[in-house]
Amino acid sequence: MTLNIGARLRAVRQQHGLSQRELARRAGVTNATVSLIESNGINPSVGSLKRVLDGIPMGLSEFFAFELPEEAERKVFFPANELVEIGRGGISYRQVGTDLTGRALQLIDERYAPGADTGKILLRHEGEEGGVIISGRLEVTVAEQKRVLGPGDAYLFDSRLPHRFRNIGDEPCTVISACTPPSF
Amino acid sequence: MTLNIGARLRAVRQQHGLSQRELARRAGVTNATVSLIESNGINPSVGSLKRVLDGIPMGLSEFFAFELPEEAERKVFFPANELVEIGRGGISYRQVGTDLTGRALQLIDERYAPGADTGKILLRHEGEEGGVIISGRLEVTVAEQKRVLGPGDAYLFDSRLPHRFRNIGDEPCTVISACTPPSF
DNA sequence: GCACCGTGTTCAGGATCGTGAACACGCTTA
DNA sequence: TAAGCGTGTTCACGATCCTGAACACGGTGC
Repeated sequence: MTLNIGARLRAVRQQHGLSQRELARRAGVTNATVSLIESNGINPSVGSLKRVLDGIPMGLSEFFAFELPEEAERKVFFPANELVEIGRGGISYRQVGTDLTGRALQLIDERYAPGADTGKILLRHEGEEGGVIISGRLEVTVAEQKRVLGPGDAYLFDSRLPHRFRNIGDEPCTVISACTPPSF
Repeated sequence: MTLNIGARLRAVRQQHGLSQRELARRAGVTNATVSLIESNGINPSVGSLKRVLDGIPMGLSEFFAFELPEEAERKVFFPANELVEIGRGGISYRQVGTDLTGRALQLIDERYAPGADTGKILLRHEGEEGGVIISGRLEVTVAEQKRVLGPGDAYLFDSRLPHRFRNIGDEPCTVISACTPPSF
C-alpha cells in the first residue's frame, strides 16, 4: 500500500480534535465509514472522502499533500555557471538546481534574444508565476491583458491563465522569474 | 456536484496527449473506467483514481489543485515604481503586489546597503525561498553552510532552515528573491 | 465499396463500498 | 455495582463501482 489514506485521515482528524463520530456527524456519513477508512478496510470513493474532509474542513489537494516526498538535505548554493540550461532557440532558461522533485519553488534566470517568443499558442499550467525584468524590454501577455515591461517592472499571475512572453526590442532581455510549483 | 472530477480528468488527459485507451493501458484499468469517470458516470474510488493518475503521471494533490478557489481577475503587471517597500534600515525589500492573501508566490526586489545584515538571530519560517544575485556581493548563511555569492549566483533552500543575509562588500547588493508561500 | 484501424460510449454482472445496527471497551457518576 | 455516555470496531445487506465485451462512429488504405 503506497497510499495510506487511513493513517492520513486519522492524523488529520486527531489534529483537529475530533472523534470519529463527531467527524461523521459533521460530514453527514456514518461513523462506520470513518472507522473503515481509517483502518484501510475500504478504499473510499473520492466523493465520500470529500464529504468526510468537508467535515473537518480540508480540501482534497491539501489532504493528499502528504503524498509529496520528504525533502532530504539538499544543495543550497548554485554558482552562476552551474545553473541548468533548460531553454532553447532564442530563449535561454537557466534554472537554479537540477532536480526539483519535492521542491515548491522553481527559480529561473531567463534571457530572451531580440525577437524571441514563447509562441502564439499561449502557455498554461498549474501554479503561479512571477518575474522581475532586469534589463531590456519584454512584452507580456496574460489572458486578455498585454503590456511591455522594462527594467525594474514585474509581473505576477496565476499560471492557469494563458500567457506569452516576447522580446519586442532590439536588445536582449533578462528576467529573473519564479514559479510555484515547478512545472517545466 | 461541486466536484467535477470528470472534466478535470479529461482536461488533464488531453493536455498530456493521451487517448482514453492509452491512458487506461498505462494505468492498468479498462478504458470503460476512464470513460465513465470522465462522463461523471461514476464516483471513482480514491484508489482507482490514483491508478489512473499514475498513468499520466500526476499526484492526487496536484490533480485536486483545481479545487482551489478560482481567483478573481487580479493585477498582473507591476511597474517598478509601484513595488511595495516592506524593508527598512539598510535593507530595502520591494515586493511585487500589495495584498498576497491567496497568492502562492512572493516576489521581492531586494537591495542591501553595504554592511546591511538581516541579523545575528537567524530567520526561519515555513516554505521555501530562493534568489538570484543581480549585482554586488552577498554573504548567505543557511544552517551550517555559509557562502559569498556574486552576480549570477543563486540560492534555493527550505525556509525552515535558519538563515541570514549580509552584504559584506562595499557596494550595494541587488537580489531578486522568491518565497513560497508568502511569509512576511 | 469494405476492411481495418482508431476514437469514445454503453451494458450485464461480479466485486467493492457505505450504511445502520449491533458490539466491546473505558471512563465518570451515583 | 450498574447505569450512562463516550470511544472505536464489526457485520449483513443494499447501493455503487469496475470490468470485459459489445457497440457506434470517423478516418485511412486498398
